Amino acid sequence: MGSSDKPVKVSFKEQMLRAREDAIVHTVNRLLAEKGFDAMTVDEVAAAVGIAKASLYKHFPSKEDLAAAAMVRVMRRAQEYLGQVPASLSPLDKLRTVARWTMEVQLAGEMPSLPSQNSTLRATLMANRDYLDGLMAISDQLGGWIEAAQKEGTLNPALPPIAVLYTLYARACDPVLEFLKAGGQHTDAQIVELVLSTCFDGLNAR
Amino acid sequence: MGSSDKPVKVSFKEQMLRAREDAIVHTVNRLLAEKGFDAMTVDEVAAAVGIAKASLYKHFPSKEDLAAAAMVRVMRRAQEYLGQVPASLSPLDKLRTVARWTMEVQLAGEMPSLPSQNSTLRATLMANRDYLDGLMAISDQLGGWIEAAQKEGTLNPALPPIAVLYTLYARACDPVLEFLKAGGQHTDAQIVELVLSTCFDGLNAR
DNA sequence: GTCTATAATCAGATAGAC
DNA sequence: GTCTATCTGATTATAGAC
Repeated sequence: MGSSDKPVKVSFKEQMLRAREDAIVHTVNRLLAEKGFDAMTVDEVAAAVGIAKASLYKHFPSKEDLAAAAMVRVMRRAQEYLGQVPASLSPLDKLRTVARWTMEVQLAGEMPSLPSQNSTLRATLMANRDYLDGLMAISDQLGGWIEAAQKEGTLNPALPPIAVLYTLYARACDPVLEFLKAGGQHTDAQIVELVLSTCFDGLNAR
Repeated sequence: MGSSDKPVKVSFKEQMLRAREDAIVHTVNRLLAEKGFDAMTVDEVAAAVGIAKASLYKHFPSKEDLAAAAMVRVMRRAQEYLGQVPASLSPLDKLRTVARWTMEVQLAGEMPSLPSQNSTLRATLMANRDYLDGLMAISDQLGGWIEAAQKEGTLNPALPPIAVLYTLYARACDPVLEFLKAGGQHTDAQIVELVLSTCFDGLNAR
C-alpha cells in the first residue's frame, strides 16, 4: 500500500492475488457443493488448490470465512443471472427461468448445499454484509416477480409470497435432482424439466 | 444366554436393556433431526441419555451404527403408519396423508435429515439389512399407490413414478418447513397445509 | 453393563524460517 | 505470501476397575 512509484507492478501483484483467491473460492464452492461444509476439510481445499494450508489462512481467517466467500460468490452469480433475465418475459416465466438456472447450477456440481442446521457457518453468514445484501437483493427481485405473477393470476394467489420464495430457494438444492441423476434413467435436461414441472404444476393431474 | 432356571429374571433384564436402548435410539433420533449426523457428538448423546459414553459403546459399536439404529426406527414408524392408512381412501388421498404425516414428524423435530452427501453414514446404511428392507417395503407400498393414482387419473401420468416417489421423500425433510417455522407467521398446521399444497397442486394458479 | 480415565486420531489454526 | 512443522482442541473409541 502507498507505493506511488510503481503502480504497474503493484497492480500486477494484486491481479495475481485476485486470481489466486478466485481459484481458492472456486475450489471451495465445488467442494461445498460436493460434500457440504462439515465434510469439507481445509487440508482438502489446500491440496485441491495446490498451495499449503497455512497459505490459505493468509487469504481467509477461518474455514467459515472460506465458505462464506464461496456463498457470496454464488449470490453474485445469481444476481448477474437475474440481471440478464429478459424483461419481456412474463413474471411467471421469469420465475421458471430462474428456477431452471438454479437446478442447472446444482447439476453442474456448483450449488453449495445450504447450512440447514444450526452450524457455525450460519452465524458467520448472518454477520456477512456482502452475503446478506446479496440475499436481500435477490429476495426483493424474486418477491416482486412473485407478487406480479399472483396479480396476473398465473401464480396461485392463495400462497403467501414468502412461502413461494422459500419453495424456489429450496428447489435450488433439492435432493431429488441428485437422486434422479444417480438413477441414471434421465438426462440432466430431463431431470430439470421434471422437477420444474412438479414444482410449478404439482404432482396432481391437471 | 442358556439359563433355563430363571427365565423371569432374564426376561426382566432384557426388558431393561431394551428400554435403555430405546431411550438411546430416541435421543439419537432427536439429535439427528436437530443437528444432523456430523454435528451430533457421541458425548452429547451420552449426556442426554444420562449414561457414560463407554456404556453407549456396549450397546452400539460405532457412531454410525448409533445413527443407523435411529434411521431403522424411523423406517419402522413409517411402516406402522402406512399399515394403518385407511384402505377406503383413494390412492391420491393415501399419498397426501402420508406426506402430511412425514411433515408433522419433521415439525415435531423427529425426522432425521437424510445423509445427503457421501458420508460414512451412507455406507453403513447401505449395508444395513433392516434399513434397506424397510426402505424397500415403504417404496413398494408408495409405488403401488402412485401407479394406482396415475391410472385413476388423479396423479399426473406424465411423471415417472420414481420421480414422484423421490419428490415425496424429499418433502419429508424439506427445509421450507423450517424456514416458515422460523418466520413465526404461521402455525404448524398451516405450514403443513401450505407445503402440501405446493407439493400436490404446484405453485401455478389452477 | 456401568463407570473413570485415557488412548488415538483427526482437523482447524499458528509459528517462524525464507 | 508461501512453505514445513507444530500446536491445540475436539471427538471417536477403548482399557480396565467395579
